Amino acid sequence: MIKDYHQKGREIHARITHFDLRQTFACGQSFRWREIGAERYLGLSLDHILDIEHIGDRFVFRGTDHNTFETYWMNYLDLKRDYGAIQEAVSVEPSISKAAKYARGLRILLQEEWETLVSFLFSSNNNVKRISGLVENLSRSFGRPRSYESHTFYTFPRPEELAGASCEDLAPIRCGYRADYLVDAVAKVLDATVDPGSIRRLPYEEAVKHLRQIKGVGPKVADCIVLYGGGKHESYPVDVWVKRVTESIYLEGRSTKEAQIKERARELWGDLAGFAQQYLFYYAREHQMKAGEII
DNA sequence: ACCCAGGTCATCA
DNA sequence: TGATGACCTGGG
Repeated sequence: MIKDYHQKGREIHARITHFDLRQTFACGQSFRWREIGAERYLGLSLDHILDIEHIGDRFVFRGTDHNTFETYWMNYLDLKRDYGAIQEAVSVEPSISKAAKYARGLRILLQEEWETLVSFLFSSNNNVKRISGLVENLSRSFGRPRSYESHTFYTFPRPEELAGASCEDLAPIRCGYRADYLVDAVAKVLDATVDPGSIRRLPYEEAVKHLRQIKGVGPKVADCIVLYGGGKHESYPVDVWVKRVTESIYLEGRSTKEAQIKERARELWGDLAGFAQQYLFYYAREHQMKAGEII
């Protein structure tokens, strides 16, 4: 939670508990943050730039103004939430308790919906490093340049900026068969079949159903989009890591179906399942856990 | 050469 | 409904 928050010249200073920059930005929920120094990250969302540096017991924010910080970044970084309380609430059992402690500084971001949608379209059968590369390629090719100090960033292209782009036009992005998914997404957003902004106001199930009209948005991708772009914290995205770890710890090692895994997560954590998922995913991936292993 | 990565789709019973 | 392969691409 954010405390002792104040402006200091062009900078904003604050003390924030449960906030680790690397854990939050390199855990695979966002693919846009660049490490520009020790404990220092630079990011861009919509047209807003933010430079965050962790110095001692303080966080220093630069590249933004007070108003944008309060109205946009506070929500994006989920700074008003008490993650201490979250961690306590999800710790219903020793394994998740250990994972939550390990990922103590991981916060779930509230990212822009369209960028989240496309990023996770790119995520299918892919790895985090390459997903980041694809998002970067797309932004360089179709976004607008923004500079900050010596760094140049490219905005994530709006649907309008991708209008008319064919799979061949997208070939330089190197996203393979996912280009077809992106073309479909652009078309459906532009003709208003899909409204990415609707996922914040719709209830979880309806938001998922809405997004799944787009080719390439299956159950896992939809769950990620509504969790990271829609603030639906009851979502429990089931990827290879979460499937493995949930089965070995909470389903007696049995191999089960995705629906069963989600149901178990709902029983254990209810509306906080998304936080638990993130702690488990982060722990399992960092430790390269194998099937049957217990935290 | 083979396997894997924050899965999804088409096809077939 | 439920199971089975194929799938762009780049790194190990």
